[in-house]
Amino acid sequence: MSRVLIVEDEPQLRRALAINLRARHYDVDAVGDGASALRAAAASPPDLVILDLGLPDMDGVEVVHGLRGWTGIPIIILSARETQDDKVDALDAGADDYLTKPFGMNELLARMRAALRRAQPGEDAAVITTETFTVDLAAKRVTRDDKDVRLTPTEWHLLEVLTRHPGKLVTGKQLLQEVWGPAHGVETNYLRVYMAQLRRKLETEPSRPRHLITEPGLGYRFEP
Amino acid sequence: MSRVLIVEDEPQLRRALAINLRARHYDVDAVGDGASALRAAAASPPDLVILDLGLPDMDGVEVVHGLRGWTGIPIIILSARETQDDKVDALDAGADDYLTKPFGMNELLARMRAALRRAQPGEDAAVITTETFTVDLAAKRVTRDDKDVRLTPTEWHLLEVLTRHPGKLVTGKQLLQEVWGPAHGVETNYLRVYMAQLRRKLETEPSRPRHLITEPGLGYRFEP
DNA sequence: TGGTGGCGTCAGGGAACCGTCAAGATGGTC
DNA sequence: GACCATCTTGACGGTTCCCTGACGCCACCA
Repeated sequence: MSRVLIVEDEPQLRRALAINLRARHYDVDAVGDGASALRAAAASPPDLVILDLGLPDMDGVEVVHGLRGWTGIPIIILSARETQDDKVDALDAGADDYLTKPFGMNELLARMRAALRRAQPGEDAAVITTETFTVDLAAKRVTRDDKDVRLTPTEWHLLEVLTRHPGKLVTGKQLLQEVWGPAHGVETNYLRVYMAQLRRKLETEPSRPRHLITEPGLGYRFEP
Repeated sequence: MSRVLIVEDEPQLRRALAINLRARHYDVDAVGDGASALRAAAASPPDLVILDLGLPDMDGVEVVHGLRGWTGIPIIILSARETQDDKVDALDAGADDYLTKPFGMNELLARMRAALRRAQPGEDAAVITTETFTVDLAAKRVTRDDKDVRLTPTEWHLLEVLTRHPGKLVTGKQLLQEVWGPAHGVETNYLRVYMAQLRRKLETEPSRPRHLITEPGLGYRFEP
């Protein structure tokens, strides 16, 4: 998921934000002043910055300038100041959005999604590669030896669920409910049939699979 | 300077906005309902859309969907509704920013600058070429063997959505909703009919398409 | 040695999906 | 009002896909 850098001097709010975002599966870094923020961003650039304007060591607008000198990463401002001039200054400095405190968590999350969505195009992290085939989750396409592999809807759906948890074990029940609906959970027949078809289409040696691995008694696992 | 489309049903506010923006040297179009907005945007795409959510003919979120079907133009929402859910819905539909009325003119201008600044580098080539035909998304023109191909509005819209996602799979539901409106989603008849017409006009071998490919059970894909 | 349970494989019937055609319905133009 | 292009709707075969049951294999255990 996306990496977020939180810059907020008040420890309580910083903590609350970090917990909330981690619960949404964001990868979170949090710092308490402007200098640390610039250092952290330079050391390993995040995908998005959430920045409080009221920092102890320097003005938030300066932080924006510091970041904009070398990167276009989305910046969302949090601030208690709600005059138009404050907003105009921060936005014209290069910030992408501006929320005044107190703000709603859902609104912040939605604005984060909007900012990340804009920054996205071109950056396809949704391609998973193995030695014999590649899966493009965004384009819903599977290639093997540079040739498209034709998958039926059910085959694709099954492969999608497995590749979304690379390396992890997925139980049979989980797979059945995800692909065939919440009502299903015991018809392990389906799984056996479609697993076999997937292996026949994707594995070099279907009888000895290297990427679509069965864990006897537990479920299946996709090994990149 | 930049072209702005204002979508606002209240004549007084619409007029005030237009005057203010023209004074800032923006090139302004203004309409009063959702249908006109979609038509105007399609006829000559602006660089930015300012959209009131409370329109007489359709919900503002539907307008966002309609635009997002074929363009990434920045959209700034104006609305009297200030609950979090309204903001979340609009932003997740694809809007870029959300201001609640009453708003300050300077803030709107700053947010417009921020949106336009972001949109600048993403100006990608709007001409897509295959071995047998060429699609010019900006000029709304399709040529084959250096001769124009005549498409009906619906045919064009369908082709447009497909070519905006080259190589990607687009589900039938997605296509129906983006071409026929959010209310549709099951009438796969339409798709079959118009796909056949497009293939007849564009493919060298309509019965064996090479660029407008159907993925059984999933949807369609445009292959450059 | 025989039994048991989990897994892989195969093939066929029925259902869903797709391409195609042609005939109404709609809306704009002269 | 007539005409034309376009959009909708229905129906039909052909193809693809999904489900299902049966069988064989293997590991494990009594």
